[in-house]
Amino acid sequence: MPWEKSFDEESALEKAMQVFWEKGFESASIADLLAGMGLNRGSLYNAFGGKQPLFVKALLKYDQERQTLLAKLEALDNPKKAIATFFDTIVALTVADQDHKGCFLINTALEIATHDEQVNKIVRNGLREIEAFFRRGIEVGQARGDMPKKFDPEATAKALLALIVAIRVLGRGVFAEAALRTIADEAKRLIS
Amino acid sequence: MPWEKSFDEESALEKAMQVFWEKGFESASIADLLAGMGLNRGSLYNAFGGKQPLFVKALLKYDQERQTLLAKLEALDNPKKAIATFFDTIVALTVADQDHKGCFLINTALEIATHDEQVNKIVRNGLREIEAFFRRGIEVGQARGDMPKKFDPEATAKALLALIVAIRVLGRGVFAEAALRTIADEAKRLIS
DNA sequence: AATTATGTTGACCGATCGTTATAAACAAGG
DNA sequence: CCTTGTTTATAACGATCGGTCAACATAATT
Repeated sequence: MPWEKSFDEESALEKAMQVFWEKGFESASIADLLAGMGLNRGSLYNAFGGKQPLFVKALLKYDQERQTLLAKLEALDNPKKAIATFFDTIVALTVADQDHKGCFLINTALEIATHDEQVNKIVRNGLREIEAFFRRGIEVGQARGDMPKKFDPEATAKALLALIVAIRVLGRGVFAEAALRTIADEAKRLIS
Repeated sequence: MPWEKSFDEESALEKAMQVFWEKGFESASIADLLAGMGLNRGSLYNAFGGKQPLFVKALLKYDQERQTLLAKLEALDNPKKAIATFFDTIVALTVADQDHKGCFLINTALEIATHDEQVNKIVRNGLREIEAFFRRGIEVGQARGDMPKKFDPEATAKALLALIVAIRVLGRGVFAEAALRTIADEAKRLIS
């Protein structure tokens, strides 16, 4: 094996993720990706195999970041605060996102997850892990007396996931900051 | 003016709506639309003006059906039951929808509403009217004593809209029937 | 220095995109 | 019958799509 690549594969993937995130799978053309990633056709196909494999890698990278965020929150060892912070973070991210890209996972769920089993699996797994994060938090919170035991962890976790999904969807041009905060507050009310 | 059209414009629009609903704006090709609507190129451009105008008409038609459903529920004059029935209906529709088309309005919100102001307006208005339906129901329900007055109509209406949106999104391949019903039950719990 | 293996480059492919144009078939009013 | 306005059917438009490929450049190996 003669030598190394001339471009940084990881940062190129990062750029590709941004393009797919902003435009979606269908609307992101190879030309868009090449421009965003700063490389030419051959290199893209050589390094990533094509549009679909590149998309999967980009989606996995995004999911990795999701995983990192959740792990960091869970390490707080204060479930109620961790869940509240998660909602605040999502609202802040959504509001700061000037071009209304929303959540890459959720966007993908609606665009092509229906038609591609591999992609569907990644999306479903990611959302299920968010739900599991909520459920574990509620169970621990209830056990420690931080949260009332009058509600069911399973059902409440699903409701919280639903609210997160909705914040991400409605944040894309339907609701403004105040309304998104209202939903987040309702989420906190659910576990109080 | 010699004579009438040879095809039923309304039923053709209905078919177009189905195609756009199932495939989305970008992925629905003119060929798909022609096949679905049962007419040829010239007629489509003559009668509807092109792909984008046709999409807007189809979206408006869908929104009309949304409007009709809400009006029918509101005519029940039993807000709590109307809201519960709305959630049950949405869950039933979502579960019965074998090809996971979801809600045309919400799908559109994520696909092109960001880039087209006219479409964005239709989507935003439709969702706002659902929220208003919830708010009016809660206000009337609280006034009549059907619902406790401990929660804020404005905030709760937004939360209910969020749950509806999430049911429609998660119903597209992420959650199965049981989980969707759980979310609907949480919605009912919000107004109990 | 020659060879070999890999990455880069940009032209090129057939297919499909949305749209327009053209010409024939057709049915009403004059 | 002839005009008029519409529907059909088909061809063709330029643009863009994702993907391929042969020529070239480069660096390690021989």
